Amino acid sequence: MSTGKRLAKRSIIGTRVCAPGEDGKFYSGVIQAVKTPANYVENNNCINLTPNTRYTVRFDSRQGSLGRTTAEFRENDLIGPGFQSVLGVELVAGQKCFVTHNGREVCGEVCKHHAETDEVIISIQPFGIEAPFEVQKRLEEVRLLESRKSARLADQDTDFARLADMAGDRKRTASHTIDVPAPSYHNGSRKRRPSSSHDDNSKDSQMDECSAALVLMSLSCSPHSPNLGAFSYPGTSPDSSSSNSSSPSYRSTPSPPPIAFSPHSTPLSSSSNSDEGIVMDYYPDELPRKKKSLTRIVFQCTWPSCLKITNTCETIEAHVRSEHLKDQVCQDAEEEFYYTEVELGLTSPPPTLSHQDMARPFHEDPDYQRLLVGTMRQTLLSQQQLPQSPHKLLKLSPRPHSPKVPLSPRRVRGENKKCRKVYGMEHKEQWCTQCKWKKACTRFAE
DNA sequence: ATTGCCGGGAC
DNA sequence: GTCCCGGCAAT
Repeated sequence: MSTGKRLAKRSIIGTRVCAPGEDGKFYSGVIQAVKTPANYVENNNCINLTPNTRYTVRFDSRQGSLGRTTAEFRENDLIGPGFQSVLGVELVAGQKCFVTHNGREVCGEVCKHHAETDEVIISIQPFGIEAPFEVQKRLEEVRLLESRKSARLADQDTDFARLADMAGDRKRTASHTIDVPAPSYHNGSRKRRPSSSHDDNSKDSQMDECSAALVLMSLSCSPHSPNLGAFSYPGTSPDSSSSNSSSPSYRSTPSPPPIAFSPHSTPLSSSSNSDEGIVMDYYPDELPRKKKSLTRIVFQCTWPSCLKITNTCETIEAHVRSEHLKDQVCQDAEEEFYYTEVELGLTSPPPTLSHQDMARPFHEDPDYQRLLVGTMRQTLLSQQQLPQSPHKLLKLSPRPHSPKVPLSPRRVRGENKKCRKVYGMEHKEQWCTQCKWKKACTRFAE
């Protein structure tokens, strides 16, 4: 035990993992203690990852763990960030798991895992609907840990409370997932000498339990992060400007259905088969530039193949609720996840595909998205002072002909998952080539 | 301080 | 073309 000893800076206590139960299924829990063999006690490097390290896992009681509430495991037994990935295991029938289905995370049970192909048949029991259905997913799409919930639900989640509480006086926790490069990479180095600034000590990182948990949550699944649905601005609705916004400016949502962000009935052949949403990067300095444009915000339903547009968010919420969510048990105002704000001023044709990223649909063009967000935001910011005049709607065109606008300045730091985060340094071999080369990640690319 | 990744060099 | 990495920008 680590009694009295200073905990390694990158202690993993508090990390959520899955550990095998006696029935072969994995159950989720939290690392409660780490026991390091004597000769590793003076472990001042970052992690206690030795083959002999034992991890005490406290199972989430609710998920049942065959009577045990805690048990000890070796590193190799555990699945989770910093430990094994699902890729190495064979899931047994009945294994509880999480997958992204229709853009949102759902909980299911493994029916069959075809080890040869690593395809997994998962039975999903939709909440409030009787018949479970089965989906086939690839093993790497299957998660044993729940990734995240709507912010609203997350608030009620006791896991965090537990994390924090268990950490007690320990201030550091960790997340393996964010491990910083181990200084092992110059073994077969091709060229350049390692810079002297490459100091091992620079590896220390600290996180408190909450951030660690947040990171964990956002890492494992997050469909591509802040999608349009996740953007919500205070007082967005013209007629609710006085209601002083209870909505946070950023909300991590369960992924909404593939966003059909088509300001115009654009062909949106569902951007991809993955759970990737639209990335909203933008340039803050575009705000002043476009400050004067007059546009108007409407609210568009993002339910697949529904293009309903309304003027107020109340209306669109009502629409979503009554039209799309009526069959579902949705106590938590999920309709918010199914609409997005659209700036009518953008209804002119999308930017041309004449350059850059020819491969991707225009609506995934980061530049275009930047514009969307930039203009959405600035509009919202200025909405109070500006009259809404439909006559000027077309003033703003996505690609002003001014050649001054840098079309592709340095790529905005992506908010997506990154191989480094997802696989960690331990599994660098699983990184996409680009990540290995310190290039822009392509696996979780926008 | 850390991370993402561009730009450019070495092969 | 692949691979690597210094160094900058964003966080």
